[in-house]
Amino acid sequence: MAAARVTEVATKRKSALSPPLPGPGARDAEKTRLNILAAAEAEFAQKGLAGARVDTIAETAGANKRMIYYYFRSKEELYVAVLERAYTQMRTNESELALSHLKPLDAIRTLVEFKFDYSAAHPKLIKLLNGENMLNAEYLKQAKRLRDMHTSLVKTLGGILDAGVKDGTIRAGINPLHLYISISGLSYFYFSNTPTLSAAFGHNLASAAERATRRQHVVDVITAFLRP
Amino acid sequence: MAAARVTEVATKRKSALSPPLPGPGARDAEKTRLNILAAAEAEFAQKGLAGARVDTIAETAGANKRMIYYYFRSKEELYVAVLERAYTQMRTNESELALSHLKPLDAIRTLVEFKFDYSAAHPKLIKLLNGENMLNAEYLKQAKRLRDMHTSLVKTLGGILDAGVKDGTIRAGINPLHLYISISGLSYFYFSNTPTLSAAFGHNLASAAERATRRQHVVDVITAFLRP
Amino acid sequence: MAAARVTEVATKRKSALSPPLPGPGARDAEKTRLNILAAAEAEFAQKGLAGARVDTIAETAGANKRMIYYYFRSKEELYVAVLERAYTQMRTNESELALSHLKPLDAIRTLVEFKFDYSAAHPKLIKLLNGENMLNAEYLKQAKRLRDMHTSLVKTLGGILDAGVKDGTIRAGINPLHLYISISGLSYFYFSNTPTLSAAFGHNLASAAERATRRQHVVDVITAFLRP
Amino acid sequence: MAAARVTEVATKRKSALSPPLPGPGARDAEKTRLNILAAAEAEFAQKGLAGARVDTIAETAGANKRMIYYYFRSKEELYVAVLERAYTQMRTNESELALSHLKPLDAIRTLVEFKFDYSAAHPKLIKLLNGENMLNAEYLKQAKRLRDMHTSLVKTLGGILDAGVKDGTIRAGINPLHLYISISGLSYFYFSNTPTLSAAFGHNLASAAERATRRQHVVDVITAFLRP
DNA sequence: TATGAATGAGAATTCATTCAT
DNA sequence: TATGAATGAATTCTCATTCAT
Repeated sequence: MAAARVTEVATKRKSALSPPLPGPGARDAEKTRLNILAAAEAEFAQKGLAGARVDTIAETAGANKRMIYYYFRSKEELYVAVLERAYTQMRTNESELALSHLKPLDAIRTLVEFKFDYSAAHPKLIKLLNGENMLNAEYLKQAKRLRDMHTSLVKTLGGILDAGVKDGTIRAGINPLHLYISISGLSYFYFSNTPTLSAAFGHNLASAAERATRRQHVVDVITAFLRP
Repeated sequence: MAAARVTEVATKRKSALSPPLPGPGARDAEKTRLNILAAAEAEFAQKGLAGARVDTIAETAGANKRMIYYYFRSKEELYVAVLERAYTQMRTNESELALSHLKPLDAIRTLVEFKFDYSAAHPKLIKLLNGENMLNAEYLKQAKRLRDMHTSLVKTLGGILDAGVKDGTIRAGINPLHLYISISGLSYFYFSNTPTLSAAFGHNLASAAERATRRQHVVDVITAFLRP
Repeated sequence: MAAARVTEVATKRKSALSPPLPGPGARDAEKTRLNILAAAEAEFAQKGLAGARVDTIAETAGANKRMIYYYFRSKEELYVAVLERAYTQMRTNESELALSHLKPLDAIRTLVEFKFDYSAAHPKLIKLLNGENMLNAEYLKQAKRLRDMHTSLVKTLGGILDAGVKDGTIRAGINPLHLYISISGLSYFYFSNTPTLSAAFGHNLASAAERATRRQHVVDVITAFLRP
Repeated sequence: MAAARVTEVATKRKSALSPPLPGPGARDAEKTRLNILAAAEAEFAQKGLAGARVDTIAETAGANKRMIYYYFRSKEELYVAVLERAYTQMRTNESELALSHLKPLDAIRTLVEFKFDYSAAHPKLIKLLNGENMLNAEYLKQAKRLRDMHTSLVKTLGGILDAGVKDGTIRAGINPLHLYISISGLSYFYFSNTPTLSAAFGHNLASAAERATRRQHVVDVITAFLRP
């Protein structure tokens, strides 16, 4: 675990090249804040709340450790901020899908593909959620703003199913909540568990080819399930 | 981290031949070892590798902390041992399903139900795997014995699919690896992400009723996918 | 042990240019660093690397134990730093002798007396070297800067011998390396082994009188050896 | 620093080959004791009292750790036993030299060569003495039997010097104690400090050629010193 | 805002030694 | 005699957090 450690004292040294000196008095503050958030996201995703190191975050962010406390008060609050931001982004993207304008089957296929592509594009979110689930979502519960964003999505899905039943493209009796969970899970599990699955099967599931295969497979599974 | 340490401890375990001599209660090596393993499983599942405390494990196991190092050398090696044991148990159970004696559709339904029920019954395994995936399965890769156990299952599944295609109960063209991943994922995701999902939807997904609903839903999704 | 860790801390030390700003008494990094080094020197000299206690060093230095790791990363690297410093000091003093300006015999007598007096004045160095030799100089090898400092001294000695041979004050055929080792050893051994010798002979070899006798004896031995 | 550690538990395993089964009820006891002493000598020589590990000694000795306490009561008493044995052996050998039967110069040359050869042949003794000196010979003082063995040697040397003065082969005024120290030191220092000297000079002083050179050099230095 | 220095409460790990058999 | 299991007191090292400037 030792390998090449670098002294805390030493790593701080500014190189002669670095300081991109923000305009005098300018909004360097916000930049520092965002640097910290980004660094923290990476660190928490990789190591979880307990495993993450404040020092590492500061170093990665190119900021002084003290700044983390200045902007976020504590490691835990920084964690909540990271979580909240990542989650909000996902929900925001989801809500911008405008599914109601599409034909029922198209709407659902679009959602499935979005879920897959979003998971593929945001591996850190997956890991953050994994970590949160291990902690029984204790911190997500604190992120008040998130509560409301979701039920709406399931409601939307319910509406789409109803429309599909009406126009005969979707069979009746489908539980929208569990459909949503399945849509999420079929993509999420593939991405979240790639490491253990790859280890177990001795086969790299993360390759581009395998990923394309998976995407089609997920669409197929959901489509088959909707078939009247 | 720690290059290749070898857990030769295993060789120490009593073989089935040597009688479990120790008088009642005291100085039973194997018992101490198992107590530590069980306590560690709980601790690692709850808090992950980084968050787990060796002190807590020792206390829970009713063992002296020193014994952990005596039997497992380090926190990390204990973690690997826990992981290996949990994983092996699952695969052993899986392999005992004797799917090949069943009709194709029955076989797959049995596997789906097994996956669901096993996940329901082993929440610690789910959390351990979650933690492992966050660490990119770095430790699972060290657990050499596991490598082989898996491909066989996918092969079995392939055989079942072929048989189903032949007797007309299953449609052709299904990728057995991704079918396996879907079967796993539909159950796993529900259990692993219950905390965040429940938080997001403000709805307790862990209730018995919801669980029964989910079980049926999963069977339905897979069954629909197999339909010719 | 510890592969190749690099002590970049050194680069941190205030250059001669940066003014020693810190207010009187408090928060003076360089002072803390030096306090730790001094305390460590005493502790390592007395107890060796294995026997030395980080706690003791911190306490003696009047520093928080954490500071040792802050400045030196580990007990071992602190040990190397101590070693390097003591060794460098000796070599620096040695190189300041300006032997080449003296007549050959005077030059060598000066060196002999310097070696004796320096050993007498730096008992900690002797013990540090003793400890290092027990460890097969494993750590001294890591102190890269030292490599070059030495051959020069033997070269100088060779030059002096040649000059002495020329002007007829020194006999020919003397190996400068072994002469150097003898000059060192005659003093060093007396100081390093005083404890066991005193115990064995039941006679205090460390007294001032005995020390003066020894000094003259060493000069006589070397002088006699040089005689043509 | 970790490298390949082997569990305590594991290392104990007897190989199928090992047990040289001593005759039933035989004097295996003494052998165990000697094995422990030998293993301890190696360990204490290499690592000093503080750095030595009881576990390592037991393992090297092929004995159960408990036996060390059975035979020697504690790590410290084992250390004293080792020291005492090594020291006694040296003095015994020394006293068997029968110097008084030789001509004065021959006697002293014999002693010089003995010291050199004995040091060469017993590197562990050198390291043990180094360790003892670092501890200020605290333990050697406890080894009661040793007190007397030594003064006699210096007395013998005094006698030889007197005889040499009388027959004109040795100059007058030589202090026998310091002569003895010089004789010892010229060899001892070379062997004890080979590691640091080699590191400093970047030159392997331990080679056979270098060693032969050194031996002759030491004889020459002492001989020159005795010359009338 | 920003920074380097400092801290105290842990956390993992090690070690000599003793127990029970 | 001999052994494997167990222990408690250190010991090294880590980490989030705060101080002084």
